[in-house]
Amino acid sequence: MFFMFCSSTLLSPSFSKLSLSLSLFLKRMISNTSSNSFSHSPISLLESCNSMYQLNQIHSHTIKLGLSSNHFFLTKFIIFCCTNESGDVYYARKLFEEIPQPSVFLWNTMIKGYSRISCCENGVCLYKLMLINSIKPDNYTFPFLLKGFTKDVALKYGKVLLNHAVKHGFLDSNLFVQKAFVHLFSLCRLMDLAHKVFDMGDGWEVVTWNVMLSGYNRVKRFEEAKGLFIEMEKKCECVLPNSVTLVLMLSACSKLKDLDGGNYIYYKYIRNGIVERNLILENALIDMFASCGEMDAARGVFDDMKIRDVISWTSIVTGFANICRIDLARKFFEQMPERDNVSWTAMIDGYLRMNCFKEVLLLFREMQVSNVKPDEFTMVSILTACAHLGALELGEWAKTYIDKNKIKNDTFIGNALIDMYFKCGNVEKAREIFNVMQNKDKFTWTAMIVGLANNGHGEESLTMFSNMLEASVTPDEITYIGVLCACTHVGMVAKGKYFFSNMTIQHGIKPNVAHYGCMVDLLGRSGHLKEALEVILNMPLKPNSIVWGSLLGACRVHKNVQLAEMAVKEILELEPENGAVYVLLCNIYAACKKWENLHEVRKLMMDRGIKKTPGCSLMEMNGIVYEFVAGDKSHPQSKEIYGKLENMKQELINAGYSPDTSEVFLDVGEEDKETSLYWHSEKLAIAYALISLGDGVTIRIVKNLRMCVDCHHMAKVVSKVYNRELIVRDKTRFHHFRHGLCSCNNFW
DNA sequence: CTAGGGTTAG
Repeated sequence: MFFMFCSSTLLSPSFSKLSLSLSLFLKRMISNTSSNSFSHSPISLLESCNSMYQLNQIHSHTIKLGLSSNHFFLTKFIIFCCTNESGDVYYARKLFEEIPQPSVFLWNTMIKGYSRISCCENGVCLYKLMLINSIKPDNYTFPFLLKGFTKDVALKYGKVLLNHAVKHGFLDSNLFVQKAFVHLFSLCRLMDLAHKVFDMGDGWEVVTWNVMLSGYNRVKRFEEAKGLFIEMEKKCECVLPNSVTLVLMLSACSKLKDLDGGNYIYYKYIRNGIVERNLILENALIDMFASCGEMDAARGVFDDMKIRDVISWTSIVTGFANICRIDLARKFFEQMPERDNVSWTAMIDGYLRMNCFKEVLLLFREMQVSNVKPDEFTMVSILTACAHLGALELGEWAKTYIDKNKIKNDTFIGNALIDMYFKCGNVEKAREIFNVMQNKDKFTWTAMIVGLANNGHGEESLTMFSNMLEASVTPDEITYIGVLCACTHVGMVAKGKYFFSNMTIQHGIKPNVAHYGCMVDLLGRSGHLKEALEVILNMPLKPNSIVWGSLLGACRVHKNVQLAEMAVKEILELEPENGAVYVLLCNIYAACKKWENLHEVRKLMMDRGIKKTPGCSLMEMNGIVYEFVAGDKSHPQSKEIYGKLENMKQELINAGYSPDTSEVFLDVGEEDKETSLYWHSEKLAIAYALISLGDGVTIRIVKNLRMCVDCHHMAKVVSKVYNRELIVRDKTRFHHFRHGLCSCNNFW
C-alpha cells in the first residue's frame, strides 16, 4: 500500500496534496510505534520502500515535520542505505554522523554497507573510529568488516584484526567469526594462519573446506590441498564434497600431474554420478587428463560432453601440444568454433615448446588479423620467441605494443624482456628493465645472472648473485647453473668449485647432472682436462650425453685426442644417432691432422647412414628474421651474397685474416665439399648484413651450433675492416666484436 | 568456494 502511495506520489502532478497526507501518515506512524495496532505496520510499510528516490522523499518529509533527528527513522534509513541493493552508503554515513551515540548495531550496519560496495578501507576507518569511541565490537562486527576485504587490505589489517577478535574472545567461540577469518587469510594467501583458524572450528560446511582448498591451490601448495581433502573424506558423515570441491581437487591433481589422484576423484565421485556433472567440472576433468598426458581419456570426456565451450577446446589443444603432438593440437585449434586469446596463446606455446619460433610469429600475426587482443601471457610467449630468434627489433616492437596497449606489465613480462634483451646482446637495456622492476622474483635474478654471464660480464653476474642473496631471494638449481656458467665464461675455476660445494651447504640444493656438466665445462675449458674427467668418473649420478659433451668440447679446444675418443664412445652409447658428435670427433682429428682416423669416422657415419643436421644462422632486419643455412643458395640475393663474400675475402686477408678450413669438412653435403665455394651460415649472414644494413648498425646473428674458429677469426677482422659492431650468439656463448676487439677473450 | 595459456639452465 505504501509502495503504491509512493509511486503515485512520484507520478502525480498534484504532489503537494498528497504530501500533506504523507505528513499526516508519518505523524500517525510515530504515535503508533508503541501501540499494538500493527495491522498496517508502519515499519513494514517503510520497509517496502525500494529506491533511493523514494527514500529521499520520505527523508525530506521527516525533516519538514521536524523529525530529522528521530532515532527510529535515522536507523531505518541507514539500514536501507547500507543493505539495499540500490542504497547509497554515503548518504547513510551522513545520517550516521547525526546520531550522537550510535549503537553497536548501527556501527555494524555502516561497516556492512562499506563491505557491500567494496570500500573496505572506509570500513576499516569506521572500525577504528568505533574503537576510539569506546564501542566494543561484537560477533557481527568482524564478519561484516572482513567480508569486503580485498587481498591488499586483508594483508594490511588481517593479523591485527585477528588479535582483536582473540582479545574479545570471539575466535574460539563464534563460528561466523572463524569462518570470516578463514576466508580472509585464504584470500591473502596466508594459508598457515587460515589453517590455524580452520582447526579451531568444527563441523565446517563444505564451502569453508572449499575455501581452504582453493587457498592452497592459489599458493600452489597442491599436496596440502590433497591432504586436506583426505581429511575431509574421513568426516564423510558430517560433510560431503560438492562439485566445487572436485573441481579444486582435479585442478590440484592437474598441477601435480597426479593421474592416480585424478582417477580416484573421477571413479569415486563423477563416473557413477555421485556428484552431478556440469561444464566446469568436465572442463577440470579434461584439463587433469590432458596435463597428465592421458589424451585418450581427455578426448573421451570431451567427446561425451553435451555442451563444450572455448575452455574445453583449449584444454584439448594444450594437452596435445604438451605431448608434442603439435599436428593434433593444430587440428583441434583449426576446428574450434571460436577462439579467444587463451586458445591462441596455447597454440603459440605449443610451437614455442617445439622450438618453432617462426611459426610462433606467424601465428601471432594471424591472431592479430583475427582481431583477438593479446594479453600479457601472449606477449611473454612472443618475447620468448624473439629471444630465441635474436630478434631485437621485433622484441622492442613487442615492448612498445605492451606499453601502448596498457598490457599488464607484470613480473613475467619483465623477466621475459630481460631475457630477450640479453639474448639479443643488449646488456644495457636488460639492466634498465631490471632496475625499474618493482617485484623481482628468483626468475628475475636468475635471468640477470645468466644473461650477464653469457654476455661476458662474469664479475657483474656474481655481484648480482650476492645481491640476490642479500635481497633474501632463495636461489634454485637453475640460478646455480647460471652462477657456475659465470665462473666458466670468465675462467674462474676456484670460485666455481667454491659455489659448487656451497650450493649444497648453504641452500641444500643437490647438484644434478647439469651442474656436473657445468663443472666439467668449467674445468675442461680452462684446460684441467684430467680433473674434468675425474669429476665425471666420481659423480654419484649417471653422466648423460651433455656431461660427456662438455668434456668432448674441451678436448676439441685443447686438442686431446685420447680423451675425446673416450667421450665420443660414451656419447654414442647413449645417442647412437647423434650426428653432431661424429662431426666433432672428425673436427678434432682434422685439427690434429690425424687424417686416417678422420676417414674411419667418416666411413662409420656413412655406413650407419648418419647425417649431420645443417647449421643455420638467423639474422633480423627491419623486423624480419632471415635464415641462412650453410652453403645454401636459396636466398633471393644469393648471387650478391656470394659475390660479396668473395671480394670480402681478399680485403680481410689483407687485414690479417687467414682462412682456416680445418673445421669445414663435415658441414658440407657430399656434392659441395670439393668446391671452394662453401661458406658457413654465419658468414652468409655477415655478408648479407654488410650488403643490406646501413652503416653503424650492429650486426646481430644467432647461430644454432657452436661458432667455429674460422668464423670467429673472420668476424673479428670484419668488425675492424668495416668498422662494425658484431654480436654473434652461438649454442654455447656470446661473441661481441667491436673495432676488431673480441669481448670473449677466453673463447677457447 | 570452482575450469584453460606465461618467464630462467643444460
